[in-house]
Amino acid sequence: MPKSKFESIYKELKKDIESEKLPYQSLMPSENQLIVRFSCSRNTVRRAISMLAEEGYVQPMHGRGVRVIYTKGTPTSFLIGGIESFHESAQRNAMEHTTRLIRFTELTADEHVSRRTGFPVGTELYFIQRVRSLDGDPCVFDINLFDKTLVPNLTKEICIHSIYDYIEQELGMQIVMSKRQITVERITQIDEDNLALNGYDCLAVVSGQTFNSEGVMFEYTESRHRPDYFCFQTTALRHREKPEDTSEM
Amino acid sequence: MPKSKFESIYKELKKDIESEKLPYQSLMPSENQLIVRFSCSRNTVRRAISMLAEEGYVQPMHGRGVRVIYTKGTPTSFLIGGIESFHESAQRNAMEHTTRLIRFTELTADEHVSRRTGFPVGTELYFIQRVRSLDGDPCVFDINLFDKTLVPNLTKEICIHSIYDYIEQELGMQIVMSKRQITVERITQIDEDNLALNGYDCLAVVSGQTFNSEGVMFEYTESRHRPDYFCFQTTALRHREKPEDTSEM
DNA sequence: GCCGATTTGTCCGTATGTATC
DNA sequence: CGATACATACGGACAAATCGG
Repeated sequence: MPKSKFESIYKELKKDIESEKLPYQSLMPSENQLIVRFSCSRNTVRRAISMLAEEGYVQPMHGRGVRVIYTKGTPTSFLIGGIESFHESAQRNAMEHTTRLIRFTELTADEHVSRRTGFPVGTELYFIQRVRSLDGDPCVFDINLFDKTLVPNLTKEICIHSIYDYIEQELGMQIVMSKRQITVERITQIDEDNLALNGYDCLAVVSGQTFNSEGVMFEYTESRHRPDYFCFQTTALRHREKPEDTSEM
Repeated sequence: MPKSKFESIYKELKKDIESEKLPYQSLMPSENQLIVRFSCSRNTVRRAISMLAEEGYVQPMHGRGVRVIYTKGTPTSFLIGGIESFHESAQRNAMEHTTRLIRFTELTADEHVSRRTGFPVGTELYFIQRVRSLDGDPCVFDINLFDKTLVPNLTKEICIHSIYDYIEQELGMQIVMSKRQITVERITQIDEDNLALNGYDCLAVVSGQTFNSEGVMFEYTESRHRPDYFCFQTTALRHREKPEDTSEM
């Protein structure tokens, strides 16, 4: 169960929207109505609504109401997003998944590794390469670098199962925030050796850093996806920035 | 100037972080200190902080403080993100940009177009194809579909300049929310004819819908980027969902 | 281990402003 | 103009986590 009130309100409204009890383009009940329905304060319903707005479920209109803009997606390809383990993504997409460990070594960050990953020079790391298969098809090449002092005692068995499970359940560390960037890169020899590329000469690459609840970076990761299994979804609000003074007319 | 208090606080703190007056891994001043500094209520500073947290600038730690986790990026390639026009992206990356209009026609949404774009069947649309060049190098192929009744009187001149400027400044319509998805697709003949592909056989494709301040979709867009000019950045918070009851141990 | 001080997290009630109808 | 609805802001209360003595 959700611990907090705003979260349970958020989830209930979200369910109403996804089930189309509140259909696309309709207006949500007003804040005052929601206050009565959930018997809570205005701040609390507003918090729930703003979470829905950030996710692209609704759009508040000043003085008019809150419009539902959620539409059911069409997940034809493998949907990744957020901070998810491969396990979680695979389960969400209801696909069978296996993992093959290619490399499991240790490494000390030098200047080059540091610039690329963000780990300070000298950090002791685990260096892991894995191939992920979906329904028997090897289509993701995963590279992980973990800070050895923050994620100690990794084993090959853990790497084959789920490292995130180990971190969260065994070590009790909380994974909170990730910064990711998405690029498209030409395949390398090691991609070609390990993945079924189906003639693609590029891969979708999601790379970035992961932080724990203390705001300390403990992982650098790079996932190289075969294009046909890759789809990343996102929503964005436009913050109209006044362009200061660029002397351009 | 920012109209709202929380926004000016947000901007000032953001500036402190970007200028490294508040360096990576340091602790922000406590909420009570910020209340004094900005002479405002606690809710207001908390709102500013939570905005910074969403953007991956800081990470609040219960009972301990708020840690700065911002690091200067290394934008080697063309950075896109959010709801931006090509103009805005190009200016942010300080690159020269030109636009060539390939196609400018009208269209009525049939079943196929509707399923693909989300416009209702029968909607009258403008159909625009443009090639964008950066520093003289044609590297983005843009497809736009606009609802003719919401974005009326488009001309070729506007398409070559900036449609978003026209919408916001001339029509006075506010662009608020966009839903985007990022995929990687094989090149088509029309890509090959119009872009300098440099041997790539795939493109990074950003497609999605754009909504105005009334929560009405007025645009479907598809931007096909040559891989070496494409980089998308994002941050994500992990919401630990209790996995209900998957009978998995 | 306990206790108090500090700090962030949740929630409430209220007042005022602004946009819409 | 008044009623409704969202936006901003304030102040207060209590809870939960952390830290130092």
